[in-house]
Amino acid sequence: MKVTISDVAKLAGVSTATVSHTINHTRYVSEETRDRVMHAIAELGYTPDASARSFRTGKKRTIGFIVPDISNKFFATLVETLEEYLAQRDYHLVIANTKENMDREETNIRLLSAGLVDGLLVASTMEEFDRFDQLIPAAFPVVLVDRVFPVKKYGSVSVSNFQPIYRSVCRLAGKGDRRVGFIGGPERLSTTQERLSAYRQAVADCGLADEELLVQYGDFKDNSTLRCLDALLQQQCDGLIVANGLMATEIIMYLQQKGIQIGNGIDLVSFIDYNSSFNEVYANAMDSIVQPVDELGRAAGEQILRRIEEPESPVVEQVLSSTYHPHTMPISWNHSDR
Amino acid sequence: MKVTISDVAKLAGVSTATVSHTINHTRYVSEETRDRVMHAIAELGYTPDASARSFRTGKKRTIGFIVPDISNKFFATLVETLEEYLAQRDYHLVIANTKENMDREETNIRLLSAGLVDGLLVASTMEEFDRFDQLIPAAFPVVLVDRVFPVKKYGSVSVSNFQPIYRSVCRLAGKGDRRVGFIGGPERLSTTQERLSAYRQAVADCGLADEELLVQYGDFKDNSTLRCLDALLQQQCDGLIVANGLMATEIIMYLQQKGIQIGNGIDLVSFIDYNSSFNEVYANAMDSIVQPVDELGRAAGEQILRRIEEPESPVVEQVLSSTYHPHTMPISWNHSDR
DNA sequence: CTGAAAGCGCTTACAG
DNA sequence: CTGAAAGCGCTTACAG
Repeated sequence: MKVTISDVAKLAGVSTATVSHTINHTRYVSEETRDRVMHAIAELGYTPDASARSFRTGKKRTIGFIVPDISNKFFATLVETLEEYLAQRDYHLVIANTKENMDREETNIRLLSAGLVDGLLVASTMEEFDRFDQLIPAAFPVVLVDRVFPVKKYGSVSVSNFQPIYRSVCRLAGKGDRRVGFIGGPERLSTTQERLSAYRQAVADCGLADEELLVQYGDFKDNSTLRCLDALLQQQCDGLIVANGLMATEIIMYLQQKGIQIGNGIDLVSFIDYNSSFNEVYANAMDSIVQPVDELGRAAGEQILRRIEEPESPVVEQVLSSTYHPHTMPISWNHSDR
Repeated sequence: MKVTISDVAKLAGVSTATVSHTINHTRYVSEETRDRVMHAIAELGYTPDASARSFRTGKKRTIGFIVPDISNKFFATLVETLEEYLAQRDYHLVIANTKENMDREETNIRLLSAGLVDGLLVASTMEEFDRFDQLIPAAFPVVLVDRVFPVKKYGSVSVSNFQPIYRSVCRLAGKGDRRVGFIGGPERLSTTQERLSAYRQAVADCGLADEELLVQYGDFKDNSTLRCLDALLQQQCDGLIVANGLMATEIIMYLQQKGIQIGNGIDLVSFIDYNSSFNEVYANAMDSIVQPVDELGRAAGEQILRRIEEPESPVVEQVLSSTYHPHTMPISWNHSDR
């Protein structure tokens, strides 16, 4: 049957304490004893039981990540960098997909925080802080990722897109556009809110058309992206801010399909998911905003491990910045920039 | 401190056995006793410790998934459907990303099978079966996903693309193409092999140009996709089979960039990732092959749970089929199909 | 330099 | 209808 530490101890003629210590290098063991133990381990093909170990120590070396949509490239990449960061430090990653559904988020937070993971990373789809807050057991390590709450109780790592969006709108204005439309994700998300407020401020500052119908929210479902686009085209937009990487691909395809030329028929500023081939191909036709997903993943990993290993360390609210890539400009207005 | 089952038992004035049984509905408990227990639980805010429970029962209710590349839409979607299937059955999903690296796969299989999960789903990047086989502890539940080995020791769920590819090549031939190029993923993968053999067989049967240079392998790194495409364009291909969803987007973008029109300058047959907007937009210009990712995820979940819950059940090798979507044809050759 | 033994928080025969 | 108690496989003070 299963080989346990006692079997090893017996075969090596030592105590289980000694076996444990030689495996974990946790106290001095004479060379001779160590050899005997190692041989016994090899002979029996012993592997310490991770389950027993984590039960005993209370440490699972596992982090949970509550994601709104794994198949969204942004989150998929986040999962990837996070997994890499954690694996290097001998931590595992459990993921739970909420599909932007609050009830699923609730269930998952409950399940994972009940002794399954040492800490939780959450990109919450919740609207009210209180509902979220109630789910978290006292002193349980939690770090918010990408999406934050107004109340700053938990540590967080997020991305600010204010400056890039503000600037991109100004540039469209400088180029002569008067009606700039905005397409964002679900209105309730902090990310959407911040992006929208940057847009609004720039629109006001630059004296652009400021109409309710120039702002459209997608919900990632059905063909909401196409609906948003059509609504804005009907508004005779000459510029478009696509404030969401998931929708970017679709918008570009639809524009193409409709025979509207990017950078000519309409000016486009769009979030672009890291590593996307769009990046290179459309670099000359549109402005892009790229979020630092890799840094986001690393920072999130770093913060959650710190909360776990040093519970008393201060709660930090970390904000990274996206980078703005104006497209390669025609010589004629090369000067207007910077 | 932590509230345990004993605290609840004490407060309710019953034994821990009774508390355990009322929680798990595992033997009859009188209504009165049950009430007392439930109240005690509520009063103390007790949550059973998942770690202790799984240690005791030996069941973790967790499945591990070894993925070659999470940020690849195909696998991301697979993870998504899998997570959903498992969550419905109260199982969790741990993922490990190997980045197509055999050493990372080895490490991850070792770690996860050492008591962290009840079973393992693997989309292996390994070439030799033996190396893989050695890593799996005796009788440990394993199901291969998407990629299989010639030796049929483990259960598997994979997708056959033979028929769709064969047929698509024939249709290109029927349309008059003579030089059809093939772009696939890494040569060592079983999926690439199968796709290639369908291509080769069709090329031979239809009497198309059969040249080594018409077959190109990408490795998902650097700009290998562009290199493949350029190599094939240099071969004067009039048709192109892109046998990998990841490369499809790039190929389309590059062709567009080069000003080569799909369906006119070159005929394209391409794998398309499920849910991609390409699907709709290019439906009229190219043939597409869509893999049943959702079914794949469900079938994988089903099989691994069966292996865990009924270890003696027969090892099955499940093969799903992709669907072939010929593009909407010009009337002129509406007859040649079927 | 090493061992005997308690104990982490549950579940589950066994007994009544 | 319920309880007393063993035990899952480790780690870790405590003791020598």
